[in-house]
Amino acid sequence: MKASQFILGTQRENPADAEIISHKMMIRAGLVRQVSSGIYNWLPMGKKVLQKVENIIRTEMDNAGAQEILMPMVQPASLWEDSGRINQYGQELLTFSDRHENKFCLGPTHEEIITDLCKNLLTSYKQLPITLYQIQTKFRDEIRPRFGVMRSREFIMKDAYSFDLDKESLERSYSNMKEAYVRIFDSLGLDYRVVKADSGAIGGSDSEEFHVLADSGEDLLAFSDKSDYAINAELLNELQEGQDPYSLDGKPSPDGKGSLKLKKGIEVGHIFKLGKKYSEVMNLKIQGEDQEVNPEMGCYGIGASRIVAASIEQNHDDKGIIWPKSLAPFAVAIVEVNPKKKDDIHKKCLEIYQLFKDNEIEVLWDDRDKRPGVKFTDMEVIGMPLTVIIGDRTLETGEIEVKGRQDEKPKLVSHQDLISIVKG
RNA sequence: CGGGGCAUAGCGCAGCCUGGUAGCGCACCUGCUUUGGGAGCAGGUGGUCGCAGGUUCAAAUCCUGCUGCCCCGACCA
Repeated sequence: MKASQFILGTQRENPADAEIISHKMMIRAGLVRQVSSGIYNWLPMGKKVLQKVENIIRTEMDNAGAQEILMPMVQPASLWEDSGRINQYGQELLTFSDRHENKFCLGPTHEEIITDLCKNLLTSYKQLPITLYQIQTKFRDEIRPRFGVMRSREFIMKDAYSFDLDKESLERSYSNMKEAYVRIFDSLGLDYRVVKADSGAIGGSDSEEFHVLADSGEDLLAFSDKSDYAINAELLNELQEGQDPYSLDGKPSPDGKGSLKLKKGIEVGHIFKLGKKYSEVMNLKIQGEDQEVNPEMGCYGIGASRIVAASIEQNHDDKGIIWPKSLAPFAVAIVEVNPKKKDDIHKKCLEIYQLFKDNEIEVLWDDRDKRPGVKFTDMEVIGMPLTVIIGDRTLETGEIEVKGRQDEKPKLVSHQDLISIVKG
């Protein structure tokens, strides 16, 4: 892709209404633009990153044997009456009527729809265990949206739902998903933790959250320094009646091993053992060997759009975003420096650009008629992992300047090593 | 929903107190000179001053109402 034809949308100044780093960076790097409170446009650069996140999730879901589907964003309110959640969910559920005065809502989650779907999709225990998932837009009418796409009203989520004949099988499906989650967050290159959590409005017996560690996180997590005990401090607080959660720092761990350490986290994933909560109330029955049973369900969410912001919270400097390799919108940039000095500069760029494309490397060639400094700063705020610099200085030497996002100065590499360096 | 703040060009802001019909920087367009870290000069495009009503000869400016956005709190995958 040539930068002259790409809608970069970078901005020099921080937006006045952004508070946290990731929000500022996402605006300045041209990833998103706000439409309304908690509602965003994703620009080409942001969409590329979002797609990377989605594809990592998709790959691991498929590897784990889950099957991708797509459910509607608009859901009949009657299903929410069936599950009894229409009142429990409250005003966060955005409802409206169609021209026939039928009530609908914008889906904040899909337990009702999937359970309803499975009532006629699943007919025999021989189809179990099964896990279905989707990557889709959710809408939750947050009381106070904030921090850019971090707490938005409309967001992209992967949600998966498992169906099992009995509790033992649910345990296997659940840990299968948990392992997939570990692979996903490893691939995303994030520093994260898994903690025990409150199952909240989704319900069920047991749940665990995946948190990206960051000081700007809205959740407080408690860890034992001697064991792998880890819990959302909210939950701990309930156990130990109304005390300031920060006062727990250094207290003995509830599991009796070591003492508690506190860290802030951004919740990016949440997995639940739902049990029969929805299958019973919505009367989902599957023919078993001898009798009909309500299947044991699990559900598994990952906030795809939130991960983009969380990654930036964790990986940035004062110049801009620092993408892990797996999320970078492009693998490498070519900065063309003062091509008017010599015709060969542009020719060299074209040659290297073609070389990258032939090797299926995602490349952004900054061929804009701009001064070098503008191009360098833009590539930095965008978080380009590598930048190849082509100018008259090194044109004759046969060597090529390559600068890593966090390097002070470019390194000289030989032409034939270029591909392996970018791929490595 | 309670408390606080803001709303003027794509972005960041001044002007408002003390009414006279809108300005600065960046961005954008044209030309020339420049060019290895956000260039200079010259010219130019772009604004229902959030909306509605009121006061006034005259409102971005004063008054009233409304809306939107941001922050703190309660809430939340």
